[in-house]
Amino acid sequence: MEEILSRILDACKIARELESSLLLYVDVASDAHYLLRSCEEIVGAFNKAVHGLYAMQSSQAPSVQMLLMSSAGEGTGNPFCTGVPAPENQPAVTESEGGLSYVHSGAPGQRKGKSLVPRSSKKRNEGISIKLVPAQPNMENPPDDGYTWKKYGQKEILNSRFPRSYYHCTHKHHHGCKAKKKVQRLDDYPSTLEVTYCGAHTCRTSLNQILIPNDNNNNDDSQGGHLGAQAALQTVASQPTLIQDHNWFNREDSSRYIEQMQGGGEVDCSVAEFEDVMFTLGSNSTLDAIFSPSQGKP
DNA sequence: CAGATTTGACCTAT
DNA sequence: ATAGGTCAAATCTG
Repeated sequence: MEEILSRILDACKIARELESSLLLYVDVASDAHYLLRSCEEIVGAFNKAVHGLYAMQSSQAPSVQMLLMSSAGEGTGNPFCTGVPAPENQPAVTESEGGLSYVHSGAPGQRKGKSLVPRSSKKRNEGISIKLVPAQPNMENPPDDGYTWKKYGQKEILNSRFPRSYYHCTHKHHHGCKAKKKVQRLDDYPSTLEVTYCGAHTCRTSLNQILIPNDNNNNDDSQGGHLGAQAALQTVASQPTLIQDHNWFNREDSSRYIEQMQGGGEVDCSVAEFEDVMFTLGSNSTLDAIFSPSQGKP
């Protein structure tokens, strides 16, 4: 137990040091590499402690279990629980389609004074996908992703220098397409946009959508049958699928991207180069399957 | 003039 | 109570 407490105290210490650095030195806030390492150290230390506590809970007093049940990521999920087997009724943190998402599998009824059945929440991270994309010079919009979007709002966000823009698919009204995206410029890297996609396209009207065999069945937005001309498009666009990755960084690649920025000072935001990076990452077996070496880029 | 964008007001979840 | 998300009227643009 002492060792576990030591781990927790270590993590707290690192977190305090990071906090102090952020408050004292302006440069630190823009040093992504340092921030990343610090966060990883903190998360690592907490993870070790959590592992130890999980190991204990099966053999230890109920008090330890109660502690875990009440503290391990109540409600919104505990970011420190990544990779740690969560006990039953606890939310598990998973990686989802390039972005972090929190799978809420816990017991309903956490909301005070309300029905025990949780209402469907617009703010739950269902099917979200977060991408980091280079901002094109002199343009507020992210690079074309093959879909047409209509901007329906812009809002100043707390603690963000730049406003967030809201878009939905232009076919929202005609085809009931539920795809939406939020676009926000990063505070630390104004040349980078964070694009958050919510919901899959069901309109299938993209002209250059990549053919992605749909092997994931997590698509809630599928609208049953598809009619008339859409049936023909279906053979081209396959099933309702997630956003194509053309030109875009997944969150996992963001640290690589940030390292590039750190190393080179200024990152060349040429879309072609980012595209090149995307197609040479080699981590996307789907893309590999689609674009054999002899075919090259579309 | 139609469609896109802006922006203040309103709604909803926390 | 507050912040984030959405609506819709006003405005802009081709």
